[in-house]
Formats: sequence, C-alpha cells, structure tokens
Amino acid sequence: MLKMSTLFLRTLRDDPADAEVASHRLLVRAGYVRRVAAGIYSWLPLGYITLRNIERVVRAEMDAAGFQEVHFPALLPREAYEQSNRWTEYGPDLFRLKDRKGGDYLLAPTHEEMFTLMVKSEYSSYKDLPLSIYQIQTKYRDEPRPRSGIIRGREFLMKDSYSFDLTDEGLEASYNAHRAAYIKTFDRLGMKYNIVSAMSGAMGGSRSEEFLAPCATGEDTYVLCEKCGYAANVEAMQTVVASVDESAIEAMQIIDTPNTPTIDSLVEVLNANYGGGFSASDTLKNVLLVADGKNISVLVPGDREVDLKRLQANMPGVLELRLFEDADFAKNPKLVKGYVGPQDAQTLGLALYADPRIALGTSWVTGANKSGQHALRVVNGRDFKVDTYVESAEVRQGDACPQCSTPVVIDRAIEIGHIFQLGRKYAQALGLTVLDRDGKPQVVTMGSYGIGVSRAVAAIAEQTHDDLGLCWPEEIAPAQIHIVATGKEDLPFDTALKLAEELEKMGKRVMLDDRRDASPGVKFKDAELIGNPIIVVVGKSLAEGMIEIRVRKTGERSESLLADAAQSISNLLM
RNA sequence: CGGGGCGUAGCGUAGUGGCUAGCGCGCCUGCUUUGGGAGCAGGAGACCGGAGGUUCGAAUCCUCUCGCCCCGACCA
Repeated sequence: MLKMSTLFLRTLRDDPADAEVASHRLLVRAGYVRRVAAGIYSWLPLGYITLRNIERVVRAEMDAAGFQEVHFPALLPREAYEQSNRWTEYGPDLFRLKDRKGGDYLLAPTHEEMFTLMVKSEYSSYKDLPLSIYQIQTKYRDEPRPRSGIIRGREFLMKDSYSFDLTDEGLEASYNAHRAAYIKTFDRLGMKYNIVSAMSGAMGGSRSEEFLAPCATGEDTYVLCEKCGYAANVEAMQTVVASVDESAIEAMQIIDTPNTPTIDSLVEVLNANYGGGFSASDTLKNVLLVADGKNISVLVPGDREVDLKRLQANMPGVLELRLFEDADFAKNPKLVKGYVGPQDAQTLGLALYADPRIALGTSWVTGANKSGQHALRVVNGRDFKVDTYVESAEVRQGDACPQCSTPVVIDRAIEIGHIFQLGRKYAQALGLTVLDRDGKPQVVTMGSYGIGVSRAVAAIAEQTHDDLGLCWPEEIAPAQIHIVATGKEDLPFDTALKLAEELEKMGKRVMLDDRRDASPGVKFKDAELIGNPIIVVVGKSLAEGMIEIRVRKTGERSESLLADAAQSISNLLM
C-alpha cells in the first residue's frame, strides 16, 4: 500500500520552466521523474512503479509468445563493436569511455552484435531454429538533441528482440509472431496506435513496420487512409500516377520570360501572355542537389517542395545529400538559376531524378536553360528522359491513397515500436551460419524488433492526460485505487485504512492519502494530478454511512454504502 | 552543427550600475481551520551557473566558458 503520509513524493504546483510537452510537464509536476542532465532522468517511486508496470506487461507478452529473455551488459568492450565496424561507423552518437588500463569501452546504443554473436557461439544446427530472444535493457545514445522529456532521452529503457530462422518463410512467421505480440502488448497498455509501413531500406523486399502512437507532440509524421486503413511513414508513402498518352500534344515551344526565376512569377507571366489558366502545378520544378559529390536534378511539380528527408530515405546508398548553393552554381555556369529544365540534362551533366508525379507523357512548363526563357509543352519521354524515379515530393494532406485513391490524412505520432526483417546481411557479416540437413552451412536470416519502454510512459501520458493531470490506464497506473481520507477526526482515516486493506486483500493495488495536515483541496488536486483511475473519498458523507467513488477519466461520481464499498469499487476494475 | 531563448533559494519568478537581492509556492514553529491547491504570526533557506575584466561600487556592463529549453539539421 502506498501511503501518502510517508511516500517519497513532492508534487509541484507550478509547471517546470524547462518542460514544454504535456507528458514531461506532468511527469515532473506529479513527482514521477526529475531531470538530471539533458535527456537523462531519475525515476521517483511513482514513476518507477509506472515504468515497471509497463515493463511487466511487455515481458508478459513476450514470454507468452514464446520468446526467451536474456540480458546483456550495457557496458561493452570495443571488440564487440569492432567486428561489425560500428565502433567507427556509429559516429558521435556512441558513448565511448576508457577503463583504467586505457582500453576502449562503449555504452551500448543497441545490441545486434551481442545477440548475433551469442547465437553464433551457442548454436550450430538448423534443428535449433527458429529462435526468438529478447532483453529489456537500458540503452545509451548521445543524441544530438535530446528532447521532450523522456520521449527522446540519451539513456532510455528498451525491449529489443531478435529472431533467427533458416528460411525466408521462417522469418516471415517469426516476424508475424512479433507483430501479433506487439498488438497484444500495446492494446494491453491502453494505447492508441497505428501500424505503418516504414522504409525497408537498402535490403530490398524486407518488411518493416512502425507502431506509431498518434499525438500532437510526436516527432514522426505519417499518412493514414481512413477508408482502407493504409498507413505509412511519410518517407514510405507511395505515389500512384497513371502515365498519359502524349501523342496529341504539340511540339515544345521556347518562350521569352524575362525576370521570372520563381514559380510564382512564371505563372503570372504565363497567365498574362500565354492564354491563362496556368497554375503552379502545371510547371516543373528542377531542384538541383549534390548527392555524394554528383550533381543531380530532382523534378517535382511546381506547387510542391522536395522533401529532402523523404528523398534521402528513398535513395539508399547515398550518404550525403544537399541542396545546390551559390558556390555550386558558380562552378557550373551552364546551370542557370531559376531557368533550369530537364531537356538538356545530359549535356549539362545532370543525373535526372523525378517524382512519380512526373509520369510518362505528362506535359510541363519548365526552364529553357537560358536566362529569361522557358519552354512550353515539355513532355516526359518525348523531350526528356528521366534516369530514375524516386519518391521525393512533399506529401500533403489530401494526397491520394495508393491503395484506394481516397484522400489521406496526415498526423503526428511517437514511435513506440518498430519491427523489421533484417534478412541475412547481418548474419553474413558476423558469420552466423548453421548446418542444414545436408550438412552444409547456411546463413541464418534475422528479424529485429524494438519497443521503447521508458518512451511508452511518456507516450501513454501524452495520449491519456487531461487538464487536471495524468490519467493512466488501469494496468500501468501506480495504483488502481486512490483513497482520500478527509476531516479532522480519526474515523475517516481509520475507515479509509480498513477499506484500503480490504481492497488489497482482494488483490487490488491501493494508494491511500492519509495525510492529516493537508487540506481536502490539496488531496483532491494531488489525486487528479497523479492520475490513478479510481478515486475514493472517505469523508463528509461518512456520517450517512456512505463513501464517494469517482472515475478519474470521466469525472463520474457515485456514492456507495460503506459496507458495499469494496465490492462496488472492485466492480469498476478489471 | 545553424537559428532563437534562458540560467537569481527545492519549484515558479521580480530586480538594466547604488542601502542588508524582493515576491509566491513549498519547508520549519505556534495558534486557528478541514469537501476543491486555508488564515494569521514567527522562522530557516541564495557564494545571483562559473572564470576573468571594467568601476569607488556589478545579479545588472564587457570577454570567455559551462549548462538548459525550443525550431531546424540528424536520429530508434
């Protein structure tokens, strides 16, 4: 039983000055966490109980799915990361340290190597597979910008699992098992979430999905089709456009368009001098970029920007991607800023990339590669040839769903889980093979699956809080029932204690506000701020043999005879 | 790493060169109060983020530095 009279807790009346998002603000105010440094937090009793409740649910669902828990050290020697070359490749996000003898160590940001190497050292037969193992471990990443309290910390608690299979079908089954276990887990945690397609990355056909908890302060943007349920990370959103028959379109025509280096100015001139009816979406924007030192042009409709994040995600293998700067134009005098067109890409030394919206046969107004001139009716396939199609234009609310063409909505979310099929690349690199039926070594295929446990505390707080404070789902609240005793006599306090004991005997988790010196107002405010689902008040109405039961989430209040209280309260719970 | 903002008591803050750094919350003592963050009285608690400088005099001005928050870049 958590007794407020002795609980190590101090709630704050004012919002902390350094907290902006609701979860951070409330978790600090309600005495769950305290900041130690940027992205590093201490957990007070209420917070730690909540964190462990989430951990318990995650562990229970992993175990129920037949995955086995292991535990690796957070402190690892450099060698563990040397084999996969990540000691050098991981970069400044890796916390590195030295031991007394000068040896290099690191605080693990993730444990792929350790899992892979452990399986390699224990198993060597196809008969041992499939295998799924997991751990719940503190991870360390020296984030360039920790943010939003415990949503993005430098130290955080994560559940990570790995599956090991001999065949692609096996991997698919392991992946689906994890997917199902994640659905159960997040449902039990009382979260709203969407499962969205994520970038499969360089490995081609592998599946990857993210579990996103929608909330306004989320860092991730995703699209959702409310009709067919299609959901995708913005980077992974697919654009479906039909090609057009261009045979009836007249030949390209060069026109004089002095002083029109921008899309807006061009549209104005077109409407004034060339018949009108033009809009930005009729023009072709040629965005010049430098990709790993090579000049490229990305074509998007004039009414859209290039989404660099999306572009980069869809150009696997490209490490550095940046917009053309004045210095680049200076180095390439043939490229006329504001008047670039795709027609002469080859002579200009540009690799031509295009968003799928620039479909074969579509006709555009674009630059003529001469200052003060544009070209009308420039047709893809006839007047220029695209080297590579790549999803690159910004995604907008109302864009067509690739599955059913319904306008999609765009929303923000916190990533709380990620599942993906790693395939054989990792096992190959670390030499994880097993002997098959014929005694031949086969490279194992792997899946990797993560849940942000500490992040889930914040995500749930974000989704469930209200103006009064936190408002936890029953299973993860510090207690199921928060009993408040008020008055100055002993009776309400004695009665409240007895009720609390009775409820505990029934297996309920109870918090009791037995502070004699705090006023009723303070106790009510604290109870609401702390956010346990059921608040029971033992006070005034005790004179009539009644107690009051309040549901935190809905604000509903009811009275119950003291004799029936435990049963009435229990009926409101799972 | 670029842009913006901020460091004054446990928390929130006032204080643009001049008395002993002010206020609210919280904390301690006493009395009163007890159904919506009670009242009165008394009290403890601050090397004003740090270092250097300017000045008769610095929380206040200058230089450097450390830290924190937000937007972007980056990132599960």
